[in-house]
Amino acid sequence: MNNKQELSQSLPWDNPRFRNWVAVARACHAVERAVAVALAPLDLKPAQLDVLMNLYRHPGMSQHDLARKLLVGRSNITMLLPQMEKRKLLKREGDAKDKRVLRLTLTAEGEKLLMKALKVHSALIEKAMSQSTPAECDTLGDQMRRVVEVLNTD
Amino acid sequence: MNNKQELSQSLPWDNPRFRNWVAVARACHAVERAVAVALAPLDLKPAQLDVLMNLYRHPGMSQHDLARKLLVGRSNITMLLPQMEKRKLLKREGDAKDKRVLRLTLTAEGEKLLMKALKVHSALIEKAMSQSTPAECDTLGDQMRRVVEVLNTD
DNA sequence: GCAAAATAGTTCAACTGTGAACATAATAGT
DNA sequence: ACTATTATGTTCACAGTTGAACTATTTTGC
Repeated sequence: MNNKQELSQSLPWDNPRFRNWVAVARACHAVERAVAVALAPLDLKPAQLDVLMNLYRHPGMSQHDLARKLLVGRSNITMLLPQMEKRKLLKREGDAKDKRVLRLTLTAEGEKLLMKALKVHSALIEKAMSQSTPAECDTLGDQMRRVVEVLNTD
Repeated sequence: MNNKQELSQSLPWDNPRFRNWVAVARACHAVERAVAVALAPLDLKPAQLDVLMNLYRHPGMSQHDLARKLLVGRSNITMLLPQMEKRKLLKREGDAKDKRVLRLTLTAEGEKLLMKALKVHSALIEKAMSQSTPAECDTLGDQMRRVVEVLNTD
């Protein structure tokens, strides 16, 4: 009996789940790259767009909330926001009731830039997903949401 | 007619493709984090595992080939390999015919560590994808490969 | 043959993101 | 009321990635 062959049968490359996940990771990487390139003319980083998007949908968020939403450390937010505040894209105002927290809101200018950025970003996603039927696309989303769920149940 | 509503109809959050792609990105992020944590006991970073995997499948690769496979810059490889070479996980040997290139091969020790790491990594992917049927999983992989294709056609 | 262009790898400075340690403020337990 | 705990945001040192400039080698075009 062939040891080498037995070994390679158990290797993950032959496992459909593994191979297909690799495809997911590659696609993600490719899209992230493309987004960064597409946003460059607006002088906006993907991380900054994430901030704008979240503040648009949840005005008055605290930095801590924002960090959790974006799945990054709090210190990351601390480093990120001052530049954007200087650029007048958002405001940071101390909460009256809890003097620890800073409430974040977009300025009109921030909102305007967000709209421009969303056009670019959406067009890219639209293009990337154009090959999938709506049904496939929904199944995809459901699968991915389940992945996050199952990883959080430890 | 309501301007605000017209606006929000065109906002990407209501677009299925957009929402579902966000789920993909989140899942990717979550899996990458989980992989990093799972590999930590082996004192191996995800990027290092990628190197080991590629060298196992393509022994004798050059650093340039490896960089393209991993979708990273060449300088990244230059920074990454010396540590792994010191750790005796791989060898770098000058090509006889082309004195510019360094041929990369795993050592027995590197292969051993790879097998241990693959067990951990595969188990995680298996868990993450356990909620999908084989058919869904294959459709997923096909979609993602098409995403990469369509992004490369510019 | 030989100059010019291309290629492999390295170095370096810049930029991100991270987690630990810290300061300040709020809340809980007694 | 008052200490102990928790929570928010900041600072800082560190590690990972990148792209441009550089060296050394090979290939191309004439």
